[in-house]
Amino acid sequence: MTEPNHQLAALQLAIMRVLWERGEATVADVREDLHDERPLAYTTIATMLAKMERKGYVAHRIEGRAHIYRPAIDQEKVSRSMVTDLADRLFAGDVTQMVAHLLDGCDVDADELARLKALIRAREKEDRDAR
Amino acid sequence: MTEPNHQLAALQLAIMRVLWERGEATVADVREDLHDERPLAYTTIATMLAKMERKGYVAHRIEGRAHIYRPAIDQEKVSRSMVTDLADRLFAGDVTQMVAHLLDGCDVDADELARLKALIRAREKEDRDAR
DNA sequence: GCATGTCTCTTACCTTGGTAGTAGACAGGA
DNA sequence: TCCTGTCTACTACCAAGGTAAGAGACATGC
Repeated sequence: MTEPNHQLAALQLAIMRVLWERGEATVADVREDLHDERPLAYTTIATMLAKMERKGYVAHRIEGRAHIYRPAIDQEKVSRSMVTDLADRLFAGDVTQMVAHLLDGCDVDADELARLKALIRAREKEDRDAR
Repeated sequence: MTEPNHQLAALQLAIMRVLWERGEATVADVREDLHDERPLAYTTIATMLAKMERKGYVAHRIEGRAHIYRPAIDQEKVSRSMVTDLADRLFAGDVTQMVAHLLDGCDVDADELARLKALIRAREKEDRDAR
């Protein structure tokens, strides 16, 4: 069960986020969505998408003259592999330490904390049932 | 309070880990420690350390002919900025989602879960006291 | 005194991410 | 018909990470 270990760089991830969210998008769509956080030339996005297609991250179909891109990798899988990879590299897989840093570095409100507790309880229950 | 945002790449992190663990190390030391996971030429490590020194990640003193390197950045700070940066890029800062993936991707035993709960409770208490 | 091994220094090279210009195809309006 | 705007394709370029060979300094054992 060795999933491919996808490590996407910053811009690539940003582009993937747009695709994941929209399902499908043209170059112009992606560009528009990224424009506020990262204003880039049209061709920059196009080039990047082409590179990403070569690596199997995205795929496209053609409609008229336009290429319509869609994600070819699963958001869940990418997230998981990036997160666990970082946990490995940074804390030798020690999840507690990783969470500690998360709580420390981000602003987490009471609401978030409640949700986290629920998450852990759910996991505990799952483990109990599984055994 | 804008800490510098350190983003270390794979090899650089591996080298830093050795330095953080040993406190000080020569090129040969680092090479030896990394050898199993990543067998590299002596000069590769040396070059990398030089590059990292230019960026302020490490520093060295000289003993005889040998350079003895030590970390010049704090492990805590690096961990924090890398973790929160990933959370931002991947989940737009949504810590809950990030933790969910951690729990999902790694094997977490009951012991870990207990520690996580303790962590969250501590954080809640901290928040209550602070307000 | 010389060979050997150990260091650093300098230089080079490749790959990937990121950014973008230019050219060429082509649809639609004036 | 021609202009204008919108697309893709191709090419280029820079920075950084990563990898390493080659040269030269220098102890040290024989």
